[in-house]
Amino acid sequence: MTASRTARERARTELTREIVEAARRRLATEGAAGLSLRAVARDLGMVSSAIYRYFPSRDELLTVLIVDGYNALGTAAETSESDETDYAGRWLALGHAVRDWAVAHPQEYALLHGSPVPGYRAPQDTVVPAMRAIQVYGRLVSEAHRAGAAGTPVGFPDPLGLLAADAERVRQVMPGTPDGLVLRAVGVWTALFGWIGFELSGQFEGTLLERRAAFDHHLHCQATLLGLPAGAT
Amino acid sequence: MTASRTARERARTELTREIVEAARRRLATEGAAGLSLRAVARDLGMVSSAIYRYFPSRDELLTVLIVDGYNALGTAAETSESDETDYAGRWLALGHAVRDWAVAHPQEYALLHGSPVPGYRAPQDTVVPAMRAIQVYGRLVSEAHRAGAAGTPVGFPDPLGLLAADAERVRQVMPGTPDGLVLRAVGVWTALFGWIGFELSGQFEGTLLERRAAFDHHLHCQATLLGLPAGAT
DNA sequence: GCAAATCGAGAGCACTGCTCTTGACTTGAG
DNA sequence: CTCAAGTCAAGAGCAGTGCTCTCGATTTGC
Repeated sequence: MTASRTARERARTELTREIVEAARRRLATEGAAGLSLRAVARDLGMVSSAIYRYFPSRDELLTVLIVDGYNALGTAAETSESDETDYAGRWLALGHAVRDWAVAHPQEYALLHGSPVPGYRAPQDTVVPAMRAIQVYGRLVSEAHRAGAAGTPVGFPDPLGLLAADAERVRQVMPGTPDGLVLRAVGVWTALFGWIGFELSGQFEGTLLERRAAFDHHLHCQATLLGLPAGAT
Repeated sequence: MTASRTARERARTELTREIVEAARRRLATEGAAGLSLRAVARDLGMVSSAIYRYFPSRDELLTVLIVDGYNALGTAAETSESDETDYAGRWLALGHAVRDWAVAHPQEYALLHGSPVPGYRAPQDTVVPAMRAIQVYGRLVSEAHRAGAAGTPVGFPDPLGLLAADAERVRQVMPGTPDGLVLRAVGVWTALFGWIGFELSGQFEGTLLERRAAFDHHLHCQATLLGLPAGAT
């Protein structure tokens, strides 16, 4: 019951939310490195020390932004799914959903998949939201395999037994899939983010101009590694 | 002739080099965000304002580190090549060389392929060194295609004519290759860096433990997209 | 009604990038 | 050799940062 809360409690949750929103606005324009607590405080008309009543440190505020980012990306991934049985289509939709969100929120995306800071250790709060996107992917791969739509193309190297334990751990997000598919799926997943990283860091500037079409082709090519039928593009 | 230079000139080039080396040491431990001009000056026993006699700003010093990083990565890529005609082997060697360098110099790698800072625009000095690694790759793809070793596997989507102009631009680094191979090669290149990014940002922590073997398998799988023969792994 | 908890404001500390001035030194031309 | 011009390190100083502490004012719950 929000009505039973005291005025002070309501004001606190409200101001906490406002701080996060102001921080997110600053993050979008200045980037993570330029996000200043004092600037956020100025935007809200308060003094910098007042922020510390709500967040114990700048890192904690950044962590909240990271969790929000993972959740936003996870929601985008979860709502991307199209026709249940069109596994190639689901892969394309998922890939485009991730890229669309990244292009729309480059600084937040950089916060999630950017350069790691030596001292920074990801708090426990971030791991669950961080899993949402890859779980959508794992479900897709798992279901495609169960439906026989993710056939193993010939000419693929079988992973060494050395990787069996690693594959077993990854299989938690894509149950029932064989080692080869599991490991290929990990590689395809990194290929998705590798492309987005190139695009966001401007490495395609002046070279690849038809970004969406080129990315779509990239998704089609990577889909063949999963054995998903590659449509025309 | 270095002997003809005055003592002041020799001292200047020497101290410039020492500043860069001290900055690189700090970069390795503190990361790019924590690289402080004053700390570098303290390491060298000088006062912070003296640094500005050698580098007009912190960004300029970072740019020198970036150029050095691209050159080191480029050298690693160029010296990786093995048997001329074993194109799959050359691809594996190139991939491992890039990853080995990245793992050995994570902070420098993050400087090259990390989160872009909103305001920062890559100076012209960086573009030529930045091309060295991908030119090794382009030469490999081009020669493999010319030798008939990079056959186009069936079941691949042909890129739309929309991407012809983009492919033409990329073809500058891999002459003589058809549009489909060019675009697939770009995707494979990003897949290489995508994997490294995952590994360096700790996303494989506790999951993929056999890093080198898993990466090797990733390289084998991506090689099939280029039509290179996939050996056993 | 009142003690306790909570809050915003402000001063202050140590740090940062960067600028400016000052005095000592080196250089190259006369 | 002389000496003006150029170059240098050092220090003070400015504006900004994250963060801590204190001090009143307000709100809470007993």
